Amino acid sequence: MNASQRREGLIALLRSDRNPTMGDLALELGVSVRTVRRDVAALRLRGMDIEGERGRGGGIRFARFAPLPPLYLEEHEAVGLWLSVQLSHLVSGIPFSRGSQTAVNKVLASLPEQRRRNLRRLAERIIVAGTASENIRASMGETVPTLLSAFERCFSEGRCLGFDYQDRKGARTRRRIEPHGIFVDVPVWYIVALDLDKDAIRMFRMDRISNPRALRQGFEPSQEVLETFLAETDAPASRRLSGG
Amino acid sequence: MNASQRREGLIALLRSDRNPTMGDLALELGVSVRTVRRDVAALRLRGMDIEGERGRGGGIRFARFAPLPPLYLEEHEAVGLWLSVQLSHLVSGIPFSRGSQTAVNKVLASLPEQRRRNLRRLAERIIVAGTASENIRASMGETVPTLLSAFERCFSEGRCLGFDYQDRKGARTRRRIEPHGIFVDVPVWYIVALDLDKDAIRMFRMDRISNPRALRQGFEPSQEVLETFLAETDAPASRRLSGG
DNA sequence: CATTAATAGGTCAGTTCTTGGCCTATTTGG
DNA sequence: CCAAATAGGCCAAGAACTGACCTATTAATG
Repeated sequence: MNASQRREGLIALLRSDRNPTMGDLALELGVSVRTVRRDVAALRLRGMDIEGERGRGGGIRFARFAPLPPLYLEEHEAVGLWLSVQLSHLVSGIPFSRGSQTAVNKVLASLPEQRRRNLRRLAERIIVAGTASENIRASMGETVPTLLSAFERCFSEGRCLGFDYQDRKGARTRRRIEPHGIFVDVPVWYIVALDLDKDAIRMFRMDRISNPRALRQGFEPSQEVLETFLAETDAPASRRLSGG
Repeated sequence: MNASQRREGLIALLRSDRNPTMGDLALELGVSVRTVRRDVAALRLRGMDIEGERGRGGGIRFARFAPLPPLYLEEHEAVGLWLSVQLSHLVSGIPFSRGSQTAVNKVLASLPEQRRRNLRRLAERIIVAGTASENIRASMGETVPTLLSAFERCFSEGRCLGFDYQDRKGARTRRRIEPHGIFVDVPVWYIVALDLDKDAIRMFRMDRISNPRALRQGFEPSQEVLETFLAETDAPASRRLSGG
């Protein structure tokens, strides 16, 4: 029996037995007390709330009544968490950053199947490209405060988005788009979209958008639009859900 | 990371990713393909229904319903998650970033009481200051790969840390410190510490550290050291762990 | 139909990790 | 004060893991 099997057995024993001593468990599991002690320490490190009572008559047990609130994340929260971790990984070499990747994987894995599927579909439409050049940084303007909520809603619910757009030359035009993807080049981001009027795939920089509004019209989010766009623009390496 | 931790990570990945290849998983987990193969074999032995598809375009996946795993985050994972969200908030106005804050609060709230307390104590010792100037960015060097794991361990377990340090003028000295705090100025970070030999509070930049090693000697992590340091240096506004 | 990309798994040497024994410190009940 | 229990440091011997290299097999692609 290897360590991980034995630890599963230990958990089972802790569930059934009321208040065993380390000695009891050692006998039961056929290993030394020192090893049981180490196993318990390992389970505690893994986050299990096992309490020990010292002194004569003592023992260990799962902490009484720890009715943990079930983890319910809304879609935008789960996506936000995932995106935060991806973004922070652009800055490598910060303490605990490796842990954040495994953590977000665990969190996402602990969500119910249906939600996980939706999430994957959403995340596949988000490309974290890298960090913007000084030029772009310097030229970056403010984001209209109403854009975020309108865009988040349209992007995840599959609704078309309307806004006024100011292009590089300063010309303003009114647009109606299907927002299929997000392209992030920290701290700038772009909407990769099908322009309904021009019937062509276009990229819209967030700080050039004004008067955003969710439209009635829905659309079928498609990764294809994003793929096509990426293929055309010869984009750099990207981060996908649990993909590095 | 040991084998059982890695296998947990593997399960999480298999639940999140659609149909990864052994190669994908190996990259993600930082081990060889052969080891992933062995891990998958071990999980199958443990009764998990993981099916593999051979040939080009193949991969592996859970065959049917894999039971919902309980969410167990290790300390470094929880801290990493929290820190990632704090860091990503330095870049405001990215879609879904507001959701990430409430998400991380929910996740932390779902951890057992004991762990939440530890976590809060750890997070209180981390200061996310802001973004470094171009000057600092340009002068930034590489981080020694072994520093992260040694430092993470010493920082969270309350162990002293030893290393060689090269100061601004290029002089190299050997140091022994109590790492009380982390000061992050993206993408640079500093250890705020008590220098044991000089008996004074000092800040050490991560890219000037070499030959890090965990020392036997322990210490009592104290927020006071960090506070003192911050008061002395007139540091900018900081982010702390909220709500948890 | 050859090539390529994938799963699957055998073998072996080197290394790392686990284990048990022994130890100290601390807490608790009698 | 003593006995029993948790808690955990340290160390040597041994077990298990890991990566490299290998073969076999399967499936898609051109």
